[in-house]
Amino acid sequence: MVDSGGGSWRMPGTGGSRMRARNGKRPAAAVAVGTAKQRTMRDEILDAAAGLIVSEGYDACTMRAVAALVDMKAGSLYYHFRSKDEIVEEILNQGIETLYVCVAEALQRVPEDASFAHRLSTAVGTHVASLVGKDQTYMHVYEHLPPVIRRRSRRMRERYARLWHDLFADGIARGEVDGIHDLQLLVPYFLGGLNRVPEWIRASGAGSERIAQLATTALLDGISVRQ
Amino acid sequence: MVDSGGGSWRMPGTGGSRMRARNGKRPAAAVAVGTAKQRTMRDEILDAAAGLIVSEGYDACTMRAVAALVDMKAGSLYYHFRSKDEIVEEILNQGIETLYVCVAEALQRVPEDASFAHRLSTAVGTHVASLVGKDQTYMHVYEHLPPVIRRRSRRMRERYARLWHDLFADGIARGEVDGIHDLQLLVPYFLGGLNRVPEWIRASGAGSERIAQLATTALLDGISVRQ
DNA sequence: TATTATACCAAACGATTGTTTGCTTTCGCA
DNA sequence: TGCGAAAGCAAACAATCGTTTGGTATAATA
Repeated sequence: MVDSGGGSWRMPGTGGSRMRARNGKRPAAAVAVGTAKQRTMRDEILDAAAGLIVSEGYDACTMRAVAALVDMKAGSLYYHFRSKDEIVEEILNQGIETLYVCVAEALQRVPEDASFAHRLSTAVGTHVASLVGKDQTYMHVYEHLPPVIRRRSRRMRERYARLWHDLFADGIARGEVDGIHDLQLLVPYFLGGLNRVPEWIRASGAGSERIAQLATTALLDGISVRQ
Repeated sequence: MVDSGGGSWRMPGTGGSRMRARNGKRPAAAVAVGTAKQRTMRDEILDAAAGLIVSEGYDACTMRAVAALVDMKAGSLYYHFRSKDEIVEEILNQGIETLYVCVAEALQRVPEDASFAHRLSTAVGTHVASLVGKDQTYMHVYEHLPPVIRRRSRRMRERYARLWHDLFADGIARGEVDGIHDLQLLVPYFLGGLNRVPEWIRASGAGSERIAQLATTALLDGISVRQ
């Protein structure tokens, strides 16, 4: 597999060269394809591991605990994955990719002549919705990982941040966003805050749409009373 | 200090009943006082552990690693602390208390008739400065801890959040903040974003004051162009 | 039906974890 | 000078970690 820096994570529906267990050797679980059942089991394991990381933390996400959630023994996980690291890496890559695609496609569906406020609202709504619906998402998982592992998804995180950077830059170009703001600072400011959505929900009990609306209007108009 | 349910963590400068090692038994490290040298060593250990958690994560913060940083052996740490949990708990409580006191006192120094913008700016500046200066602060440490341990500082976190809640509520009462915003949602929104400051710094390289200023004006006025 | 790949288990591996124990060194104080 | 407390070390403890190994049913294939 040719892999120039992008990581070798699984891409749903991607058909590549078939993997075979030759000479009685163990299958190379890192390769992206396999039996239909094998693929299903892989996803179940990934879900179990992700859920465990989010609810109990990375420490508690042991191979034995993951295996128990999918009714297996720890050693059997190695039929589907090469290592624990591979599981976490796949969770990370799959999650950030999904998030990126969702927001990017949502933005592309917005008409060319739409206002910045409209575009921002769309992006925020998509981002927040993806964080609220499922229990185990990229952002949920990410914050529980030790720094060494976090760094591995740096590239894809930056790619996602660039999506937002371009959105704001476009807003400035259109004259709808105040150009005095340093985007290098504004983007992580806003995005960083947005990723704490799960916490806001626990604290306020608010729904997805209401949260998205607050974040959008607060950023656009501020909270000061206009005179 | 009256603290119902807050635990029995160490308070710098607090003189209590003297601890003695009676009958040749090990000293009860959890009690708040001791020799001057003992207190110094405790702080050194706490610093080492906190630094390790921030830079390498909770997993990497082993007793042996902490001990090595203060030129000791793992077992010797148990002369100063009852357990690893006690170390982490003390880091957490000491950190959040310091943060609370700093912001609270800064707000008290603001004149009674000052505007909300002034008060907000003060609070944000203090909060951000405390996050930027030191490497190991409460917020830095907190985000690397497993959920089980995080929950232990919930009470004090809520106490700190209430400080900000009151600040915004006061702004609304003065008619300077738009009352349509649900504070149950606005406070975690803003505070959650503010705590990612370390990330903003890594991403933008900006300084403490500039970050505080962006956060303040962005929240107050928004980023839209006024017509 | 014979064979082969699939998908798992039981059991162990060495390494590392937090913690305990008994012993030693250091040092202030009488 | 001698004594007791303070402070720390060496070595082990059971538990748990990720991982490996050899083996075994099940299902597909020829």
